[in-house]
Amino acid sequence: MLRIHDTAARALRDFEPRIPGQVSMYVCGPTPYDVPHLGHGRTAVVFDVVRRYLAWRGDRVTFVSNVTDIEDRIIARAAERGTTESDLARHYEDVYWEQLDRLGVLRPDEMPHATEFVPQMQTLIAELIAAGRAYVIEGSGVYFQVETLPEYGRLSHRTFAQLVESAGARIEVDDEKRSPVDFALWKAAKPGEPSWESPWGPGRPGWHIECSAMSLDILGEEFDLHGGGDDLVFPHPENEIAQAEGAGHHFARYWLHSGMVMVSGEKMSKSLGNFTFLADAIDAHGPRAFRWLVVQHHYRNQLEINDDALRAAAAAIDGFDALARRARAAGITATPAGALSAEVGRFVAAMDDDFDTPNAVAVIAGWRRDANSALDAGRLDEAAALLATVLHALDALGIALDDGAGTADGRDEIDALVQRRTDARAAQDWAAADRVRDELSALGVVLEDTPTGTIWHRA
RNA sequence: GGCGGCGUAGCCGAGUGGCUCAGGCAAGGGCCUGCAAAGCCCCGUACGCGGGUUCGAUUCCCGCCGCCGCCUCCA
Repeated sequence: MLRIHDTAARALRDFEPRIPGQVSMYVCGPTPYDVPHLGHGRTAVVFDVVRRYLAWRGDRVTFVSNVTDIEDRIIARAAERGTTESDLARHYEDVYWEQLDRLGVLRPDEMPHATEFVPQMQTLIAELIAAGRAYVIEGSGVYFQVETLPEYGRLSHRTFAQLVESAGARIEVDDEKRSPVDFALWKAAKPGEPSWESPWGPGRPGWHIECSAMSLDILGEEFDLHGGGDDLVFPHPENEIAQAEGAGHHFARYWLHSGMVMVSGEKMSKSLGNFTFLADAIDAHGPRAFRWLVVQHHYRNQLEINDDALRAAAAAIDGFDALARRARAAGITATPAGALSAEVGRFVAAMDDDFDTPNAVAVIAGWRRDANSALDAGRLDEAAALLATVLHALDALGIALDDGAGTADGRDEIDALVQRRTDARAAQDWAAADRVRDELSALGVVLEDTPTGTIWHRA
């Protein structure tokens, strides 16, 4: 039984989807006004692993993740650049997916854009007004009246009273709002801003309404999982709940939130200026190192990411690749289908415990060692089964191994050089053999002598 | 001020009232190897501090110290 830490319950809960065997999942996606940083990458990988694992264990998963393509920052950035909001958003959405593709993050089944769901948002806003939970301020917009919803704050565990008390310190007090805690559902258009017609005048949606409207429209009432970064818990998903439940809808059943990426002990954020571009980290250490680093840590904890950490993760991945290469050299062809079910059970037990990837990874590391031992001892069937188990489990984590078979570039030339060295070694001409190895090294090729011959891979 | 999380060996990081054990990376020793690479084996007696409960606490309780996040920009 899979157990999930639910933010609303602040506890582990048995996961029972709305429809057995089918999981509906919504994750708050990006506001594409700039290139993605490490934090975006981590969150995307975390929920990609959740999605993959659910599918891997046999559930049919419908994964929806939105793109907020109209929002204050997009408007501001577009104005700065002298371009349109839609061109800017589309550009950065492309950049975002370019990087996530490299990380092996699967595309959502549906990727709704806010600008495509304005009618659904307006319907929801109208429902909220009809329910007496929202009010119009002429020339300003439509606001959600938080006080009308006693359950408000059940996700982030704070009360209306607490919020009112701490308001003012950070919230710009707007005298027109009935309470500083009330938030915008619909913002009246300012000159030059993109806008849509509405019963409340031309304007655009508030930040939170899109996710309520789109998730309900696509996944339906009471969908299973809602995910996002934990800095969003308040206010965004809190307000999503308010908007949906305030209008009488049943909203998400389980709430998952992933921890922040840290830099030198501080949260990575644009305002601190301490962010690293995701693309740079992937360029420097490879996409699998990034993913490995993420799954080595529990998704709810903060995670420090720096070059040293990525280097260590890359070294671990290299070790797995080395196993795959050795196995191939020994004539083993392992596929996930050959996995040892009893061993897989240990992996499942870890993953079922709130996606405990650190323990899952430890289990896999044990198989790696055992597979290498089996290879050393010439127990090829055992090695094949263990490697198959490794591959099967890594599948769930979205990691593939490189056994070197696909390295086609310059292959013939390298093979010829390797053969020359093999001949020299056979003649015990070590100096000549080492010269060839130096040549290959200059080409970025690393040799490994195995009982069944010499294999090589790119450095 | 309110709410929450964390402090574990050189670094990262799971976990548990006692049992040999996480795991990764790095360092050291050994085996293998012409050398190298890869691999395997061995090695580390760690749990912020002070009390308490207990036969026994890193694990439970209380207090303290330190770090971090959220409290309407944020993944």
